[in-house]
Amino acid sequence: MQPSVDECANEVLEVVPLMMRLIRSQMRSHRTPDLSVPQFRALAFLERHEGASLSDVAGHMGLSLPSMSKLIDGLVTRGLVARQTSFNDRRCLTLALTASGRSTLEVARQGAVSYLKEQVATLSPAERAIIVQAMQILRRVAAKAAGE
Amino acid sequence: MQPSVDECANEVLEVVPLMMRLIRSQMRSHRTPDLSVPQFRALAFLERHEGASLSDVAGHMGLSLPSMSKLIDGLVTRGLVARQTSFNDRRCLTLALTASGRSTLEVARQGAVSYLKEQVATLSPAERAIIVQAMQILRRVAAKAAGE
DNA sequence: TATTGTTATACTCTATAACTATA
DNA sequence: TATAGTTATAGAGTATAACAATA
Repeated sequence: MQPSVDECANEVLEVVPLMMRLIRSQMRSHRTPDLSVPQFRALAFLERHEGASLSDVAGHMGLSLPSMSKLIDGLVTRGLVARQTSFNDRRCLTLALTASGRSTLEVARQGAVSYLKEQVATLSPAERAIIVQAMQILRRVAAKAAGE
Repeated sequence: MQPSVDECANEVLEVVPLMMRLIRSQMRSHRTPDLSVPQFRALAFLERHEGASLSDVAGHMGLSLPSMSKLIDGLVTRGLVARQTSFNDRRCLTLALTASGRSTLEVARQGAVSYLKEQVATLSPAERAIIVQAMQILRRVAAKAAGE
């Protein structure tokens, strides 16, 4: 099969929002800590980048600084993120997960993944292989587009 | 390659939000009419289901009635959707695209698709084939999950 | 002067609860 | 009484513009 560029783009445009809705509704369900997708992603980034600044997180997520500031503010209020002024450069923030943030992230990740796993488990190994390959290709596409 | 259920679910959980962000930022850009993704989807649904009721649209998109009511309200205000009381059952609405809504949808669709096409055009035919197959599989997954 | 964040303001998206109008 | 929508209220996500603090 040799799908056209058009067909491929159309498929992505239809299916990605569908999947996003699925993931979002799961994140909001009572099976997991109540985290929005952006909150979840911010926590995951901070797990991998201890001590990142606000700009670091905003840059990674492609959000404006005010949006990021507000998002982090909510996580700080909930005790999931520690926010300190940097010693080197007092304009910058030093952000890190708290112990509570770390465990909340872990529970949310397990919950969200386990839900997707239920769905994915009904597929054949060959179908899963196709999905993984497609995700890797799309990850490259998104990374390239974000850098432009 | 035989990816595990875990790996597959994790990939989806990471990549879908990335792609969603890409699509959303494009929708909001000045290259297309300024439509949010839900607004775009509602217009697309009404194009295929002329005369649908509010509940029809809400059901299809998985939104609550108040959310849908407000979303449609915005589209009516912008002159993209016509909202009338049904003659048969005066509790129901009869929704339809206006001429302006129809053309706005078309322009937005072309804009969003053309942007994705630029990205997708850099891929090989084999890569596009993988993506199309994966989207078809995920569409089934989403449809099944939505019906539960 | 340039950079990092925050505040102010204003949308949209989303939900639940309470309400109105119709059947 | 049950159904279709709307209004009220609330919180998150997002942006731009204006500001404060620091370098």
